[in-house]
Amino acid sequence: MSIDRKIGRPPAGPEELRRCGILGEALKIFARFGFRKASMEQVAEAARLSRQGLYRHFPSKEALFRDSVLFALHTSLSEAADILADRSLPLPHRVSAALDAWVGKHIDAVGANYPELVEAASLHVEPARISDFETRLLGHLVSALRRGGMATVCKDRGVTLTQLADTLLATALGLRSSCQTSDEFGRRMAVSAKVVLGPPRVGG
Amino acid sequence: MSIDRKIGRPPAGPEELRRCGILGEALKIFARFGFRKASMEQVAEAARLSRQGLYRHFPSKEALFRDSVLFALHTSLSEAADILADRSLPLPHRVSAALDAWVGKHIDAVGANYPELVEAASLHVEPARISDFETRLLGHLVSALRRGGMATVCKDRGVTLTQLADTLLATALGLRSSCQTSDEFGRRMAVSAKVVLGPPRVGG
DNA sequence: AGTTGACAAGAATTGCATTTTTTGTCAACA
DNA sequence: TGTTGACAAAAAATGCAATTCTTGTCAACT
Repeated sequence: MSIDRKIGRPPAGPEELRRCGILGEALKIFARFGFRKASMEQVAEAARLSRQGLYRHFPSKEALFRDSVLFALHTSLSEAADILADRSLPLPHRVSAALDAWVGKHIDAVGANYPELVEAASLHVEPARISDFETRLLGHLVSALRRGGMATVCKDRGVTLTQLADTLLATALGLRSSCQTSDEFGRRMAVSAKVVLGPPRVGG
Repeated sequence: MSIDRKIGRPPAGPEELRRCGILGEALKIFARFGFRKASMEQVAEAARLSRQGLYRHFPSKEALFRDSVLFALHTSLSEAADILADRSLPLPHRVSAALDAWVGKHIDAVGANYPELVEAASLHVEPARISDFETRLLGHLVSALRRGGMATVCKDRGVTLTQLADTLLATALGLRSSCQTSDEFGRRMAVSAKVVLGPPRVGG
């Protein structure tokens, strides 16, 4: 649950919690105003800090943004992975909830800033690090689908588990662009998961 | 194959063909440069016409754009409908080819102008007319799925044919946003169709 | 670890004037 | 149906100066 050392930091201590608190606030500000229009002042205020205090934690706006994006990816991935691993829920529920955590949850906060944020992210965050998160999400998806008995279904349909996971992710991306709210996304994603995976089966 | 009277014009004559020729050229120009940066001069040149000659066919740039969009929607819908109706092909092939006609084919030409064009379309074309085309596409999709024997599959999965069609369309939208070329879209859409519909069956 | 105040350099915004391009409509003509 | 040439009005692009905002970094202090 604590920030990975994958991101390159020591095990969680009190300063680490503070850092994450700041990143969470930064994320809200960046989501609401976009990268350019968000100011260090706004982030500092939201994190109950002076602007100069914020610079004690992050050396520049770019670094703050980069770490915010990685934090968001990490958080969403963790949440999605946890959901996918929870075998007490039927598979289609897990899949739609996981994709909701991965894309749906951000729709409301990000709104129209989405293009600018994607642009800024691809500009200020090493693309390989972003695609690494996507790869890992697909890995968790594939594992859950396999454990959920989808291997036989895939065999019936003549496709691989990876192709099934790719399709589910593509569907989620499509729904994001055609849904106005996170709520609408959640409902439609649940339907699409059932369409692709079949009805919820107990122990599935 | 000729332009419908749905769009509000008399049966196809020579002038109608000329009109469609112009609309086809206009479409290419709008796709390549976007609505604002495309000029009547450019369209006229592409259609081998003087600018003033172009105004004999379309009273304004806005009208030209509107009719171009409707023409594109009409053409794509006709093509998709024709493909979906061709029972000599297996259902998944028909579905992926139809969605390719509906969204994939435009990826290369439109490229980065997509947001501006969508904006302009929603601004200059009555939204109801656009969504009407989408509704009709979904109708054709549902019909093809039903005739292809997907009703029993849907019953197995506990979903409706409409939900299946919605999901396929959402997947196509998702692939468009994550594919760089029409070609890549076509390949991945074919895979996703197999994922959702199962393997091609003869007579399916 | 944090505060405040101050500061230079850079970025973004604003306002305004200028120039160029484009639109839409003429008339004269084939 | 089409052409050309011409035209006013609107729109878009360009340039520039003034100004305001923001970043990043001080030092001094708690």
